[in-house]
Amino acid sequence: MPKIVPYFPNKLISWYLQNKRELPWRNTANPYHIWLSEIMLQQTRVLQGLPYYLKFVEAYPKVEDLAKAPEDEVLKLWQGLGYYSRARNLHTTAKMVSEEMNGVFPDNHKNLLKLKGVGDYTASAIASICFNKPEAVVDGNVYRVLSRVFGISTPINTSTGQKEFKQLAQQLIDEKQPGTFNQAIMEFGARYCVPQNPDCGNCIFNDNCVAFQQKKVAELPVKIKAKPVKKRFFNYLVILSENERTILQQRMGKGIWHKLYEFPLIETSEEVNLSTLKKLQQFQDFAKKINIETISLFNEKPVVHKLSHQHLNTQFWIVETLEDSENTVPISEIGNYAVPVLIADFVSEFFENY
DNA sequence: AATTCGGGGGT
DNA sequence: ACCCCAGAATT
Repeated sequence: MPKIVPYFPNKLISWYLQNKRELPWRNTANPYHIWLSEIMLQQTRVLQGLPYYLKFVEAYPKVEDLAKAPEDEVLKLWQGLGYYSRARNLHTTAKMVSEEMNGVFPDNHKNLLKLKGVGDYTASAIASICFNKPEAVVDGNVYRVLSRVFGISTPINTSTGQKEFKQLAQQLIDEKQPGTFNQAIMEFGARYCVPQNPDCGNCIFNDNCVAFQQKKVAELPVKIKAKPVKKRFFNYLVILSENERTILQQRMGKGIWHKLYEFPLIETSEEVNLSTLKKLQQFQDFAKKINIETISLFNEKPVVHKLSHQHLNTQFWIVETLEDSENTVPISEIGNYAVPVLIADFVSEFFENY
């Protein structure tokens, strides 16, 4: 184990109190608010999550309000934040706390872990911030700070690495102010011990930082490379009926965007032209139900929507029809549905002057 | 233990 | 292009 610096927590907290950002979930110990913020900030930058937090607190002042909301409404408010299972689990947990726990969140790590969408990190965050329990959090910031200060080169995305860093964080935590310590080390990682080009020359820890002493700051933390991203090819059929209606479908299977809405989709193994598209069985099945008047490609070059693990090469096919088929919605009401950013961007571009 | 879940921002 | 972000659930 690395040599523990006894004053590390005090120095860290001192830095935090002078440099912390004022955020709406700071200076509160309301478990509902802390839980909400922690779910939203999973794998998400503070500045990206902040407007969503404000929207949710206004729309759902109490956990009971969130519990009573329809799932589609919650997903719509979450639209654009990504990782939509968080929104579905958020809603599930709100209902559980509201209906089965008398609206009271669990006050310890073990029981917090039982909540959907709450893992080791979030359970520790809530337990420490709301209930003053000495549970150390380990997030991306903590990995970076500890790997550098203590010179630990164990890969952070392995189970042994996760155990090692968790144990170290647990040794370091200030048991008298665990919530403040946890927020301090994360804030320090987010604002000072940043991934690239940190200002080590002026760092409060540079006398003791192993990475700085050994000039290995840029090498830490160590992370095993991810696999290359997959390319997928999406063809959306954008129906336009004479009375200004279109077809939206809810994604129901596994995979990305579960329970969000989109236009009828035909996925292919490569980019297709109109003549190839028309030969596909999926297209012909679709054409049996819809009386297609005209069809044309909206975007000459595919829109490449980049997710962390796949690139979606997307073509939008404009399909004009005369009469309505089943399940159409007014074009003016598309904005009421939770859709992926890929769809939202197309809608705002295409229908802006429609 | 490895994979899969978004989207935005920085370099 | 590649990396990272106040991770969790599923395979």
